[in-house]
Amino acid sequence: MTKNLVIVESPAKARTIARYLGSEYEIKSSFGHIRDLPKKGLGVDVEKNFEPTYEVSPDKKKVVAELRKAAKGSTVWLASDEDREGEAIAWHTAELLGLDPQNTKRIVFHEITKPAITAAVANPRTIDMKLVNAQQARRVLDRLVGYELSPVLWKKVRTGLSAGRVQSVAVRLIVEREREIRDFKPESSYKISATFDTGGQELLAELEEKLSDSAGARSFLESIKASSFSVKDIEEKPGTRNPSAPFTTSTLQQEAARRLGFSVRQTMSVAQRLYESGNITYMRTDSTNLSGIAIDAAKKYIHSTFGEKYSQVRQYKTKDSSAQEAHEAIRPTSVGKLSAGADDQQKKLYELIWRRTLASQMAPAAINKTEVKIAISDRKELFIAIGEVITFDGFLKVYGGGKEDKILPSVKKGQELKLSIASAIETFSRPPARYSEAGLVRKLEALGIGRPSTYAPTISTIQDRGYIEKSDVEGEERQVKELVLQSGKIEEKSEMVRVGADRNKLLPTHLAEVVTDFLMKYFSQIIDYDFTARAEEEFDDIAEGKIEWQATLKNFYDKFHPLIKESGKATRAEASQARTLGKDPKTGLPVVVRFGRYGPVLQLGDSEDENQKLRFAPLPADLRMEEVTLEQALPMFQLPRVVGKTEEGEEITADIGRFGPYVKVGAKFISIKGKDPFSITEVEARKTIVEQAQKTKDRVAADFGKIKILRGPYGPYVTDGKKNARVPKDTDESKITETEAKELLDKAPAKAKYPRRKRKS
DNA sequence: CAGTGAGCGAGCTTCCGCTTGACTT
Repeated sequence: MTKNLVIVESPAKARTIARYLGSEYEIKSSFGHIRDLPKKGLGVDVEKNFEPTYEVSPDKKKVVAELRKAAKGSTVWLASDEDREGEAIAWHTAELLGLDPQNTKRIVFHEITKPAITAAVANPRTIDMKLVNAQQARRVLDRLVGYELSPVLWKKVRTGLSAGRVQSVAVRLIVEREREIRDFKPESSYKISATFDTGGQELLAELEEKLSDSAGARSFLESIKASSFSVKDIEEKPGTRNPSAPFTTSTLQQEAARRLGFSVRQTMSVAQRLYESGNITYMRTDSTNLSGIAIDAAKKYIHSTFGEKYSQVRQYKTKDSSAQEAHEAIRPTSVGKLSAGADDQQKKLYELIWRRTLASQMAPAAINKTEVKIAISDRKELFIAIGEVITFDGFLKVYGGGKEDKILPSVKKGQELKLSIASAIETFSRPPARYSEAGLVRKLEALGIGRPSTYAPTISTIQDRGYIEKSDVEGEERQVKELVLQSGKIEEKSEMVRVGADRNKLLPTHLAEVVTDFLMKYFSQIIDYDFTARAEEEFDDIAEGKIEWQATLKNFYDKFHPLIKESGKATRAEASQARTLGKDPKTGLPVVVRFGRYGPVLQLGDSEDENQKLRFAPLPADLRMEEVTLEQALPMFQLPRVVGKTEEGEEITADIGRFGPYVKVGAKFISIKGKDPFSITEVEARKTIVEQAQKTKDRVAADFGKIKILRGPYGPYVTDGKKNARVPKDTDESKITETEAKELLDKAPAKAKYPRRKRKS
């Protein structure tokens, strides 16, 4: 009997398929791509028709060796995914195994079900070189862009930086959004609400239109003091709501962030474990399609659990035309399994996937919207009260949005209403929202930029490179006016409200702004939002055999490469956005602000003059490079400032460093956050120094020489200067002996099980 | 995670997309 070797991309997939194919089939996995351009060097001969040099990826040497061994004397079936990348994987595999691409069996299936696999094996084709070439074009284009663009940044901005078709657009989106928010001028208007008494029950209504200023709001309230109110009209509007499509990678990331508070990376790693344990289908997909088997199973489950009227079979079409549909939507492998997962996070994510999948096959919810229009006796404006009641829950039974019914008290047309209270509250128009991780993924997907397998890594990359930071924004206090009409009197109140506060959002660094501005100036075509979409069209044409892949690359490169040359003419001063603020009146030297190696920096002196010793000072954290003035910059060069002496006669100086203002005595730095290094007095400084000394002393619970027991912000711990070990909760840290301390240190797990991702400062 | 404080002249960096595995600072 002939031996058969089937090669798929994922080992979990291999295991599943093994169940459906007989024992005469051996299934192995390639673990994704096995061959690529070299990491070092361009790996593309631009002079010789863009000939790529491929080599086995270092971490795939073992895999390739195993595949070679298994392929000996076997019929090989290449079963990588049915998309551009999968076709390329099949081709690279054939090449490495010495198989003839024209003659090797290539099979595909986009759902892992027995009928799909049996059908695939019965209908093998050969490798589609046109599709492979579309992948090569994609790969080489990305390499050319990334590896020619990045070095320009090393020269002009900072070494080690990176740029690319995907990441640079992601950064640009965040930079531009932040600038929109910064430039946003909020407009104030007044929302008028009124509460009516319907005889026991309250009816809450709002004036149809907002009023533009407080004078208008006041005169409106004045004018209705003596008015009478009546129900003019009651309108019932029945409506329906449909469930969302089953999850793709991007929608799963969004919902897991919204409902479970997961980060994009966390969602992917939890989903990966659910996939490996066989509980869900593949988690990196852009398809909303469900297999026929899954739809049937959901239908049966819904019929028997909720009844037939809750069922509605739906086939979802993925709307994005760039979707490659190699997989199904993300769904439970078995709808009958209500709960799965090895830990709490897995259980929660599984449940979310289960609910979404089931809901997608359920009936729409029916909603009854009621609108009550209330007339004012002597004015033509109307108050409107809106109620919303779910009359049939449908899919909401399993995938609700947490919206509660708003039930209006029953009123009749023409009924008189008594006004209990009316108010005018100042509201402000809001700037566009900052991107969250999942929000950025959604935007990238909408632009067709990036793929399901790269969304999470892209977000990490732009943070690792120091372009983007995930953080909170404090917002600002704003005075908000409110006018209240009650018992015939108008009272004015005002309240401080915090606006613009934001949690866990993506913010651009100064570096991101400098790099984006530079790229926009010299490479606007590349970081254009449509660049990828246009490139995709060309890749499609290659896949359809309309154009030749290397000609496409030549066409691109002939336009792109001159831009690299052109950008070489940019001076460092231009790239770093150097700006002369004026002259220092004392020395006559120019004062310059620019983006330096470590961030924004103020400089005293001329960079061109080699004999001059330049002086540097940090740009105060609350100022922006483009708005700092000479007056704000000059004092910074007065630092470090001699404050005085300690009682022991040591000199105290004050300065501003990376982490804010500090005073320094000898080699000791003491933070003075909240105080001003320009004006802090000797007395204050001495006090802070003494307090700090006491604090450090208090931190020490025991001192055995090299080993110490300290009280940190997270509780007491033992340290030998290198390794730390937590003191058990029920132990009194001041009673630990040296031997016990040593034991704790020995027992403690080695530092950081997983290496921290490196961060450029 | 456990308290940080550099300063513009050196040894190399980088892309996107496919997949999972994991000892060292």
